[in-house]
Amino acid sequence: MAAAKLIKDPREQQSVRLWLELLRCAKTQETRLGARLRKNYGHSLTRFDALSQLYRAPDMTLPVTALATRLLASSSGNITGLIDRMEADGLVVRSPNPDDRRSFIVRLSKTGTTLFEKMAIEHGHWVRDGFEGLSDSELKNLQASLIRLRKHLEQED
Amino acid sequence: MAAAKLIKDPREQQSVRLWLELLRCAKTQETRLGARLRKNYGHSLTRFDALSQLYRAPDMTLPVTALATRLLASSSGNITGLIDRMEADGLVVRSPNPDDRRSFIVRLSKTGTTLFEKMAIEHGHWVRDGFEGLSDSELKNLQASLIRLRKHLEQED
DNA sequence: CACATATATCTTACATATAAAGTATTTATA
DNA sequence: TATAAATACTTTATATGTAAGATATATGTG
Repeated sequence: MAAAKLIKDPREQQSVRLWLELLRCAKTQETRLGARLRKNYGHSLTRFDALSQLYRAPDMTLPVTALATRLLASSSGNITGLIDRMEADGLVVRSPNPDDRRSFIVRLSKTGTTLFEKMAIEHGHWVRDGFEGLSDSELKNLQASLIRLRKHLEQED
Repeated sequence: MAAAKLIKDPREQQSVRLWLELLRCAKTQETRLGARLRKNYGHSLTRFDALSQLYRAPDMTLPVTALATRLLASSSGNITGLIDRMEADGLVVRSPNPDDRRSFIVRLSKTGTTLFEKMAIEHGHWVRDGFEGLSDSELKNLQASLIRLRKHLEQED
């Protein structure tokens, strides 16, 4: 037998249902985009996100910690390996920070830049297609709610 | 120098911004919930999701493949190890399926059930608190949009 | 300057995700 | 029935995520 409902408060039930829906949307979209990036370019969504953060940074460079923060990585442990592998593939270059000998600066290489520009255009189409079912105004409302949600979540900790 | 914008179409720009916002909300919430579950119970969000799927299933059992599908795992490869570790911790039991000798059935143990019931109540509070900034009607609108989005994403493949 | 503390990164260990291939069994079809 | 195809699960290899601890350097305070 399936068990009885554990949560009684309606607001809480509604919140959990909403969170599961949000998570499912995000996971489905991540899987979809990740599979296409991998198939068409041989790189993961994580790498695409890293390239994207570097591409929009001043001089296309970021210190390792800044990159980790922007990728929402809760520890920098995984970033080391990610940069290692991307560097081995020629996408980024790591160089010592002249202002702080503890620190390294990651820079997008020419190869990485060219690759990202190609990937980003196709990625944009895929994302747009994913939202096809929603009207312009619905997109705007959805985004406004999500911005408020994110701000609340970020200030919570 | 940071580079120029790669995407020209306004609808596409809006879609990408929305997707990044959605992803950031989901990741922030996942990190937050995962850290609390780990700290308070020593188990991952993935395990909690697995317990949750089993808890609501008939007889608290699911074939391995059904569990994988419900966890949105695109391959069943990771599920094998997940079940192995959960079984080693006494949370679930794996038994052969009498109707199909290829198949195994995963059942929530008594220990797993008791643990899940405790975790789920606290998890519910955490989720509710995360949405505190939004009104009841905003929750409903948000959920309605996400349901439509998910259905479109799921039929896309 | 001496010292405690904070910061940036790396290392290690382990859990989880994805893809691809392998094995056993079942189902469909000639 | 014989055989091909599909299915359920596992195995392997690799990438990524998280936590904890190690190392080197920087910063603040006396």
